[in-house]
Amino acid sequence: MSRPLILNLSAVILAVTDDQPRVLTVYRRDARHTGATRADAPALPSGPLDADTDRTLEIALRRGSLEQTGIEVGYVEQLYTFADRGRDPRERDGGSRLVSVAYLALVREQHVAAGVGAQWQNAYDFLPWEDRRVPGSPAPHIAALAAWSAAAPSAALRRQREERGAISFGLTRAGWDGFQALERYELLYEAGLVAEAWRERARSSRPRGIGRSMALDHRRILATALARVRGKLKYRPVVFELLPPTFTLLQLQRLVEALAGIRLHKQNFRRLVNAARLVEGTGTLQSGSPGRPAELFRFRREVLRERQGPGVRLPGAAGRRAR
Amino acid sequence: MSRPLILNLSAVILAVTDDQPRVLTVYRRDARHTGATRADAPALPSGPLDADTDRTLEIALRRGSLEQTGIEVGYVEQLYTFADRGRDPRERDGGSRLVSVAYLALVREQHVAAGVGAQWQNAYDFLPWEDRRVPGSPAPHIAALAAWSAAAPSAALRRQREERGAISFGLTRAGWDGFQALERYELLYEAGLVAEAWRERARSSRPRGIGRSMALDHRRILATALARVRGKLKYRPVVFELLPPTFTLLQLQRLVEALAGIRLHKQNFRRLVNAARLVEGTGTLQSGSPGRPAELFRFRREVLRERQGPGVRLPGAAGRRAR
DNA sequence: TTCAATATGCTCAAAATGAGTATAAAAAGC
DNA sequence: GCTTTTTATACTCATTTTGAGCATATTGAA
Repeated sequence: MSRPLILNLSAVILAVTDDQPRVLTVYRRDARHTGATRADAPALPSGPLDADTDRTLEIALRRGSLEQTGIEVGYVEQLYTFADRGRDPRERDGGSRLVSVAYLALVREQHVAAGVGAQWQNAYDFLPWEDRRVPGSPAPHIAALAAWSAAAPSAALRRQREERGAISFGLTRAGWDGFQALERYELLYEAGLVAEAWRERARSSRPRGIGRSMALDHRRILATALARVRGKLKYRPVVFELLPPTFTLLQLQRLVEALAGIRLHKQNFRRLVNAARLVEGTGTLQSGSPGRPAELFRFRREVLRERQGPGVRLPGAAGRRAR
Repeated sequence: MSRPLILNLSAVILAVTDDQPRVLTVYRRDARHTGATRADAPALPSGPLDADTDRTLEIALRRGSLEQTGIEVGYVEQLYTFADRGRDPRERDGGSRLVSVAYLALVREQHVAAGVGAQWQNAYDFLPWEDRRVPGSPAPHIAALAAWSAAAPSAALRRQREERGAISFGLTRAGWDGFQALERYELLYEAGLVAEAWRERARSSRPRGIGRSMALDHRRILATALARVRGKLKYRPVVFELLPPTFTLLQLQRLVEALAGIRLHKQNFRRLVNAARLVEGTGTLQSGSPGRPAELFRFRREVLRERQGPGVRLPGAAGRRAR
């Protein structure tokens, strides 16, 4: 164990604004000095564990997030620990091995304190293939993936690539599964269709790549976070961490749609949410919007006593065929 | 960042034998020297990351598991990273901070190579309250938890403790949720009902504690692993990692019951498993057992193309009321 | 031959789901 | 003031899935 370790905490801080999932990013202060990453690739806020003062990782994460972005995160959950060799290009120069414990944090929409250098970005700018809310969208990555499969050196490998592509991108009878966001990113990475895959290879032949890049392997971490929220949505009432205390059912639906990346059947959505007794009406109506005013609802905390894995079901989402 | 870090990999290696989930344990070689833990508390196999040679954490884990137990693990999945201060009593003497990345591994029943010092233990010896397959079992921990709630210093806190206890131990209308294994362990820990909670406190007043102890916080890690398998069971075909290539439906059911810790309705279980097209008959029958011989089945890998989140549903498990 | 034990097929009511249709209540356009 | 547009909300209905149980089939052992 000669080579030293550095333990980092990285945060995927999510909010949803204007029906778009947003992720809070910073620009790495050290990018210029190393020249290893493009100077303008957005990064997730990350900070070291202070082994002397931070009693838990979560405390270190909250401290780091506040320091770097000025935001006090509420709901927080550990995601995954990333430690593959070569995550940080600086490692190769005999530097220390970088281990990052990634966390997912959910916050209500708010403005970042000016001057801190943190910015909200649309999460789907980085993972555009994950947003399937617009039905007519073309799918260039599907064609590119098919080409990659076809270029496989052996027939067996070709078959395997096709299989993986078909399953993770929902081209089979099983349909699209929002939960598989990480598998999709990793497949695109292997296929050389995201720019990060070309960092280690020849610069000249570098293709454009699908979606915006992030620093290091932060896009992979973002994909992990997206998969986690989407999964958790279904059996834990986490959406309410992203909403104000009262909200309309349409607001709730749009929020779920933004995270899940799909459209839902409106009437059935409200039926499910009501039947699960997840929310209760406040009696007051929302005004100022076009159309019939909607009732404001609030989260029913008691649902935790009453239901097994209370979460938001996705009516109309199952078995949806690929376009 | 003066204090050095040690990064450990810990493995929860699970198998199921004779309808009992088993976990592979070792006896810590260093326990005698420090005197900090009871010399005979079983521990999870753990080993350091070799930052020079281990390309990934998973590789380090496979290497460490093989070295310490002689077992080559198959299915492997990262669980959680534990890094709270004070996990290892030796930390207090100015030692280094211990960070453990825990993995879950599933293996088919097999015998440990003799002499390596590893042993299979019944997982429910450590977490006896998690096994609800026997209907008539008394529940001493429920009474003890109630006493702890009653002893709360304030009324608000008492209410809160009662609420937590009721929800995690399935005393509410929501019923028992196998997935909440970690919450239950943590509640018992806070209530001082597991022996580990008394390590830091006065030795004299130490109560017996429910269930067998493990070294350090390994029981918490085990609870995390149990919760994870139980959750994953439902949407990924992980059970088949624990079964031989062909098996009877009853074998499959007993295995699921062992992991889930509950009994299932037999006819409905086979209906679900069949309807989900998770398995296919081989045509051959099992012989030698009492009763009508059962057909042998095999896992249908193609199910991954056909179904969203293919896993084993738990018929008859929902809303089961507390005894 | 009978019994105990297991496997497997089948029924039936209740609940949940998918895909709508229908109606209500507001603001905006004219 | 009336119509149009827009959103909210109620209700329907066929289909599927679930919970619970009964009935029958096949084996080895008493």
